[in-house]
Amino acid sequence: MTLSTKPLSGMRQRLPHEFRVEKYVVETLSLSSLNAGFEEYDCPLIEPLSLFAAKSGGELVGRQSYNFVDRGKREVILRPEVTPSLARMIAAQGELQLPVRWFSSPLCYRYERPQRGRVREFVQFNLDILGSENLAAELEVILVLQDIMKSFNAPSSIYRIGWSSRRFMAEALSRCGVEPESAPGVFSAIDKRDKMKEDAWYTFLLGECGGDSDVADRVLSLVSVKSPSSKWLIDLMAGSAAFEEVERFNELLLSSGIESAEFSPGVVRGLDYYTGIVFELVDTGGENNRSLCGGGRYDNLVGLFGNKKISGVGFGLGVLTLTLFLETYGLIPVSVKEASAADVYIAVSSPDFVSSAARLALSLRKEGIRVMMDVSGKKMNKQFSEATRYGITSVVTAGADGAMYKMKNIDDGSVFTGTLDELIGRLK
RNA sequence: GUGGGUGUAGUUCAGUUGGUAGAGCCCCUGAUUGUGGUUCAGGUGGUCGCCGGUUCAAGCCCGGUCACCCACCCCA
Repeated sequence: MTLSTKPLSGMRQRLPHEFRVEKYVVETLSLSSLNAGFEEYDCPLIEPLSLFAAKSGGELVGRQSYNFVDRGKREVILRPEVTPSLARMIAAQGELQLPVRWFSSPLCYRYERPQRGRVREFVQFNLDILGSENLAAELEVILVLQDIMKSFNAPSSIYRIGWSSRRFMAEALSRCGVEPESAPGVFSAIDKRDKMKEDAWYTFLLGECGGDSDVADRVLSLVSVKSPSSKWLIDLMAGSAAFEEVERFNELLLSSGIESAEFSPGVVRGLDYYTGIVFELVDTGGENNRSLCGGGRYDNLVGLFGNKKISGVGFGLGVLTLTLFLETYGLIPVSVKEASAADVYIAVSSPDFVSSAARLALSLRKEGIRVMMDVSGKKMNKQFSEATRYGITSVVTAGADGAMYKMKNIDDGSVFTGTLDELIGRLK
């Protein structure tokens, strides 16, 4: 029987030219994080199933997880996300100077049917601040998010950071007349709004509101609100602490010059553990359907591991969805896509010269010059083709020791002849 | 889990109302050339996803199956 040449469905496999792009994306994310004083951490790939059962959401654990029973009869799971592990790490520290600002780029797993932007094994960049209940923490993570987009040269016209608040929405729906038992249904209806035609959506919403059109109309008004300074909204939310928080956060964003953030009551976010401000980053063009990034405030996650009450705020960002987004808008630099594998290629004209080519390669590499030595043993014209294929523009032909070196520039055809030192000077 | 689409050369794809398989790119060889690229000539390469059915005859029609893609669900 012959083995399949394909990896398991949805599993990650990257050829060098693909991996180069992914690596560029992850490294750019890390740079922005380090720039803002965040530190990198790591945590287990395999976790007890119970870690996610409590707060991540039934769908994620029940139907979309890679879980199994290990040899010790433990129910375990390949992590679908990393925030609960982070919360545990924080809870386990006896003395930790708070707040902490941490980031990570873990591989995560979800048993879903693969499609554009969705695979089963993916890198999800995470950035969190734990131990600060101050709204400045929300502001800070959104600042970093915007800085990330800027570092990829994404103009603010092609993406939008929509934000809202779970606490505020729960209260607002109640004030709109939504019965507590209808609230989850109304929430999910709100979440679907962008995907349905306006009138079909209204009919759907009306159903979730128990057929009460007054209630449905108010919910429609609520999700149509574009700013917390809306007169209608202020009247509705008079005396609400959650709404005051929304107003304050709006002020903070405006006065900090975050032009891409937009108050959007329709933003809900799927994970169950979010409690306060939530936000997501989407492509305004529609080429990339899904949110690139989602995050928010979670008050009760660290508390699961004992009596410490530590609040956190952060976001997860899909490296694959982000990469698709960058490719859609031509934002992957050519230098990344077509990087040369070396600075110079050493062509070997005869087997007699392999050892002198090797000595030359070592001398150049010692100087920090990237050198690719021919190992094909093919004819000289093929060796030049090889160099071209790797994007290398300089080719040195190895000859007898003691002779002068001849180096040809493939771009302009010029030939340079000189001693080893002169060659090094030329290449550095 | 639900719905739609596609499976033909290494790759991207064409293939007419059923009549024994084609192109570009890649690759290989030779020529040309400033040892590369450029240009020219030639060449390798396919159980048409798999199994069955209809037919004198199936890449094409029918049934099944598998794989992949896209959308929904959910989410990064």
